[in-house]
Amino acid sequence: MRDALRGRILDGTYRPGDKLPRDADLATDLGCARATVQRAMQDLSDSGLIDRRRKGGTHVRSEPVTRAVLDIPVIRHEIEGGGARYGYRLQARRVAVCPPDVARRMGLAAPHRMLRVRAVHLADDRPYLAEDRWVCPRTVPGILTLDLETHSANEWLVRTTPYSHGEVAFYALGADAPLAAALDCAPGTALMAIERTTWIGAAPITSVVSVARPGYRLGTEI
Amino acid sequence: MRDALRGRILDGTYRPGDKLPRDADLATDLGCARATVQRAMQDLSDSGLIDRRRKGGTHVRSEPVTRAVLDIPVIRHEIEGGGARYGYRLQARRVAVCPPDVARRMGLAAPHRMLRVRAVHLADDRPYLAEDRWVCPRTVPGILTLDLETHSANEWLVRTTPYSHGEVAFYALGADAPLAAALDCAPGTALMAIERTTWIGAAPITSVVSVARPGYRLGTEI
DNA sequence: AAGTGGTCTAGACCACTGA
DNA sequence: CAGTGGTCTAGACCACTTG
Repeated sequence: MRDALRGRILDGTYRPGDKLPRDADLATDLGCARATVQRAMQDLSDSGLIDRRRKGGTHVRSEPVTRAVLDIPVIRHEIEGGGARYGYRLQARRVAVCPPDVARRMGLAAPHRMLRVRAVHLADDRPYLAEDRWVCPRTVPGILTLDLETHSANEWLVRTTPYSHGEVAFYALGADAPLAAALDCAPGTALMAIERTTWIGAAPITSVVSVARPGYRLGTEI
Repeated sequence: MRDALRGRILDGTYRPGDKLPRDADLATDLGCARATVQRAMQDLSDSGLIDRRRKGGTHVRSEPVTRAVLDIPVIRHEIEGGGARYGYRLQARRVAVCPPDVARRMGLAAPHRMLRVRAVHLADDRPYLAEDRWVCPRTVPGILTLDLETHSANEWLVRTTPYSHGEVAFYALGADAPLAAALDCAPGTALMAIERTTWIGAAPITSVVSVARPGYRLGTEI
């Protein structure tokens, strides 16, 4: 039923920009309940094919987008899932005032004392991902007493600190000297960076830039 | 109601790995209808927080993932949405047998004659994105007679050729000489590449590698 | 084979928002 | 303020999958 509706849009019955009948009418046409149409429409809306607005009605998107859902697993699981042995090396841990760009990412008006953690995740003893993380101890006091030699901040946070929302960005980055050393590659090598910042309510939790080893790909089906 | 349920999982009532009561019981507990629980659970499942299996029940994911939904707009809209003037330059168009890696991406057993199109998209006359595209004329014959000087293959395809599924991948890439020339940057500059392949049913439509200008970021909220 | 989630119906009310 | 989508209920049946 839902698939029938989806087909009706994809097969060209309705064209980009077209307005669709209201749910109730579509339900009558198709001989099904309104809730069914509603659910089908919700799906299509989630996939980015249509736009729905109360009172405005439902329209086929005239500017279609490719919507990709990316799963970014906990790094240990990604490495072990690839059949490699996971390792972790703490490189630096210190409390410091964060630079302005980190404060901006976190939505703070002014720089702030935070815990900075730099670490490298290893797959079969070879560098896989270098992370440079700032954690806000005002939001997550427990991080200050955690033994970061043995516990990855990454995993401790996901296990203990739920977040309400966050931002993710992907970009390419040329390896500078410290990154090249951490990832065991030539300076200037093109690397993929994932930047993530999370909050619980209005309180920032952490902001991290993770840089993957050369050749890393992030992929999914659409 | 849905939010109440979501809260119940996020607030630590249920822990990673825990099994949740069946929908019907939760509905009784919360004093709501089973359909409501079902919808809430569906949401949580979509966000990657829980795993649901018929007969197996519902579990809080023990290996949480960060699930990011990325919208990749049609490039012209992205450029115009940024307030810049859109431009397009065709660089090459020829029919040729595709290399083995392109055939592999498309799921073809053997290389195949296809149309190759290389083009650059411009924002305010400056290079924004370079695309190297292979189109399968067996699936999309119309592409052979299209005037690619004036029409971007990108837009023509999204307007005329629906796809049933596809694959997308992101990775970093150092600029080789032709790319550096196309994007007006130094050779070796780290660039972000988006590789996309689409099919209609079992028939491959197109496979494209798009490389964005230096500094390009792809971001979203989670 | 039984237990669980997935989908559907028919009906109601609510919430947002565009004319 | 009226029209549309969003959410909810109470009940039914189906489909998958695991023990």
